[in-house]
Amino acid sequence: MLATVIRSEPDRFSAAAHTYPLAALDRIGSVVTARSGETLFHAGDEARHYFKVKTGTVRTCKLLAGGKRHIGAFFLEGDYLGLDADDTYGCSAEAVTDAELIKYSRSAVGRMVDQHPGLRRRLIDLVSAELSGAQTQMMLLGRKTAVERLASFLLAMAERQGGGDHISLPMTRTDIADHLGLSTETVSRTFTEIKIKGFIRLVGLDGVTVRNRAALEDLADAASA
Amino acid sequence: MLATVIRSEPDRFSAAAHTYPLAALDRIGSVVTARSGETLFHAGDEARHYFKVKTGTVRTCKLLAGGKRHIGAFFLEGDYLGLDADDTYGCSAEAVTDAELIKYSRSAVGRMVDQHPGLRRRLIDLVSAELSGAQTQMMLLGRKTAVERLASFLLAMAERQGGGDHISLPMTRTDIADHLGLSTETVSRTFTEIKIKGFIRLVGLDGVTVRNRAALEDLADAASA
DNA sequence: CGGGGCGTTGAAAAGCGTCAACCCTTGTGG
DNA sequence: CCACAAGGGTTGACGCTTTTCAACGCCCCG
Repeated sequence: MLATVIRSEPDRFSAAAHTYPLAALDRIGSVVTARSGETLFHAGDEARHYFKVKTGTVRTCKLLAGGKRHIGAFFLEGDYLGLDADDTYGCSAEAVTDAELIKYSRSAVGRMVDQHPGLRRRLIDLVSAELSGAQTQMMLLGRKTAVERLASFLLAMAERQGGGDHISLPMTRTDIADHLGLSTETVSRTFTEIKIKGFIRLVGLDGVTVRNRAALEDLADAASA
Repeated sequence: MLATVIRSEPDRFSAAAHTYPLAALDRIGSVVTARSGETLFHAGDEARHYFKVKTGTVRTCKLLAGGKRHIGAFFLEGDYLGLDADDTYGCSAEAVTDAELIKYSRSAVGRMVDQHPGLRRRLIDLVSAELSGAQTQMMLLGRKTAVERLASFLLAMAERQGGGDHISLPMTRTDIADHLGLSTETVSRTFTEIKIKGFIRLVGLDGVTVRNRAALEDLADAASA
């Protein structure tokens, strides 16, 4: 729902004749690996590649003069990144965990897309979907309270991880804070608050179990007013 | 800089051989008009068209359950909208002023793009640029203070209106507030604050003159910390 | 002349950030 | 095997920015 959810094959079912499987791109891709914390590319670097996450988690971030950081999105298995960028990347990309990615040369993708109109559509859909996610995230950042933000985030992560009740959160509280426009302390307090209400259970360091999805959805959709 | 600035011809100079003028699309477009406040399309409507603003100003907005509103972007002359949207529009679009737009059928654009690879690149650039703007706006919403937000907004508007010192603001304070994630009162107070510092002058209801651009840029880039 | 929308200003309240202390886990080296 | 340090997470107290509620002024238009 929230945030830049770009799956590798967003529509197993709508793959009509006019489309062309994105997986076909893999032929022109090569695998790269990154250790946790490593930078894949910096904001401002010349944008020569697209990437797809094969395993692990990646974040894109921007820095402000005052040292403040914002994480635009987290990229999980199957998500594409580097789609923004005219000629240079707009955000840095860093591995949240050890990760494997598939790297595609932009020029090769361009040539391939020219040959396969269906692929063009898929690529545009991919960017459009990411834009749509960015708009949802803007709404979250501009108008939601801390509880609403965290509830939205958890539901989105649950959705992206298959829709089950168990959520894995490979990123730190600080990462979550920088993604939701909050401080780590507020993120932590808000986790506790939702936990005390009985809506979630914290499992170890990076696990969350949803115990009352409906209640969480109410929180996410802004009960204020 | 900030926010979804999509010009009709973003690169008069880089129009190399591999590109194809976006203006060529106008052949397949038809003109529509909208009165101030009128809705062009609703969030969730089936997305059948792209639009380009010919005259006037348009806003895209999303609503939250609590009645809270967020304006994703303002579209000025030459800007394209409707680029997000898989099959349905993600945001509603409303005329801020009386406006004329050019409406392009998405399917016709698709066919035309298939015939002209250069046009494909331009279209992808357009969406990528909007995505890049959205990321800048997320940074603003997540991490900037009221003064930083308004200064960033004014500078971006100045840039989009030719880079001169006079800015026209056709939208209301409430619109600006909903775009910057603030209340109208805070927007108003912040205008006053910047005005008292001598960085801008308010001209009538919808005009602003920049009197000290460097100072405004310092404010925008987060002097905090 | 009156009403309504928009903008500004003030005072009080709330939400969140900041500073600080503390806990827990992990990994390292004696 | 244990001690210790470092990083991440939680919690508390306090303060600041922004919101909220309210009143008022302005301008346009009926």
